[in-house]
Amino acid sequence: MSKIQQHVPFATIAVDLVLFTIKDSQLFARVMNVNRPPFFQNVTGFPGGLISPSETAEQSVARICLERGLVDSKKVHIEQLRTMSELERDPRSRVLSVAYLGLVPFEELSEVERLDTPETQWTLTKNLLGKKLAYDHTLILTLALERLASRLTYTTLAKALLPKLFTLSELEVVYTTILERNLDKRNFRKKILSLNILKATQSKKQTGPHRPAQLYQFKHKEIQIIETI
Amino acid sequence: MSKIQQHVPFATIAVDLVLFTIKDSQLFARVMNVNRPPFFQNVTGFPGGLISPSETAEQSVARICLERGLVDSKKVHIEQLRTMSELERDPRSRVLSVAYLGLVPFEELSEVERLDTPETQWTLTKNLLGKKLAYDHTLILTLALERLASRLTYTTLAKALLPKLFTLSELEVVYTTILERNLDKRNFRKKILSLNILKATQSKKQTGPHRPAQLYQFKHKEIQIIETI
DNA sequence: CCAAAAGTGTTGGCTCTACACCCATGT
DNA sequence: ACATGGGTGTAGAGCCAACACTTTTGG
Repeated sequence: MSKIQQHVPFATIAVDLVLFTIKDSQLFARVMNVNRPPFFQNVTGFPGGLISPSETAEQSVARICLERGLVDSKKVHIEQLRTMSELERDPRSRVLSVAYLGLVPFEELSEVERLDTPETQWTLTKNLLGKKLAYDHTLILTLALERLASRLTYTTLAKALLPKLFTLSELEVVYTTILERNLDKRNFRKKILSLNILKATQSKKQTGPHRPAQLYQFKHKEIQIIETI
Repeated sequence: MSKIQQHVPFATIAVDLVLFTIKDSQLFARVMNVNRPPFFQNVTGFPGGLISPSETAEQSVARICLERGLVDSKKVHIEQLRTMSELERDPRSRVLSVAYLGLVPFEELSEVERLDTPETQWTLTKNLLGKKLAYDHTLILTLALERLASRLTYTTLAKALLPKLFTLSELEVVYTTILERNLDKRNFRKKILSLNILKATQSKKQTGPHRPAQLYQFKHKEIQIIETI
């Protein structure tokens, strides 16, 4: 309770996090149950919370990832989306929220982090779009999806959704899943390799009754601007 | 003084505005003198202020434009840049700031709005880059310039820096000024016209001892996504 | 030997770039 | 008549999209 008290002076600023991952060629987001009667009763929403006076907005997102048991924040790539400041976005009181886009490779999640619990679940993004969400979270989701698709085409953002080593087919799945269109396999490989952002490794990945795939990694640790998919 | 009191409950959230215009093929920003001893004594910074509890961040920017006598906010195109939340960005107390990018056509400014006063001036952007600015305004300026150049290449953002009717040469100046490189006149015209976003008007513009130029306007009122300059 | 995904080249069309001169006007 | 910016076309290079078969492996 003393922790909550500590937050009160800053009660007007929150963060919200749209955390995406890709599993089985489908885009999932981590959602929570929001229970704030009388306005929101068991409604779906994104994880979030108040910024404390002693942390930046980015640190606040990291803390919330930890406190809610969502995911170890070191695994997550986070970027700011937009600050939402509509007067009535929270019907109880005036709350501004800095919305964040988060990406995590499903392969790097621990057993626990992959699990759905009564409080929080991995949900198919397309199922969220048809649903009423808490606060202005439908708008935030739309912004997140637009930003994700857009940044994917001119940065190496795909890195944040893949394990350290990955095959070109896995990389292609990231693109086809998010851009929602099929890409020509040969053209995709030529294009990606010509960008000179990947390094072939010694290892191969054997996943079924077929030829094993070459494993690659990104040359640079940071996400870079490229031209262009 | 009662107005300031009214702001206190929201003292932790401010807005800052980087307002650009183009004049004589050069990019200018509207700056103010910041006087907050002991930390900032007569330092240059961007206009800003606290968000009031009864307004959105966007409305706050519009109000500040008005109150500071910067510009009639109806003429300005405004987009959110990023929310700055570093703990020490304001050395006096914890202040988060939602930074905005604003664009206004110099031609549409009134006489008064064009004027420099002791409080506020139009300053060449390149002169600001070498200078120490208040708060984290150097970072905000860098973000604003990056965003401006980037959005110029895939949207019709140039519209926000031009009068309703303009010549293709004037449009080209917007691009060359912001992108800081020369464009081939013939290729530029072919490209722009092929995008089918402009409408030739009946009017011409006569500006000197040479052939008058055709005046164009944008077909759509809103700024759109295009592919690509 | 069958099923399944990995891996690989070529061609035609389109787009982009580079480049130089005539036009309409005011002085 | 001259100085000034407005306005226009073409050719070569490079890039992109469309397309199908062989390879390697496990079962």
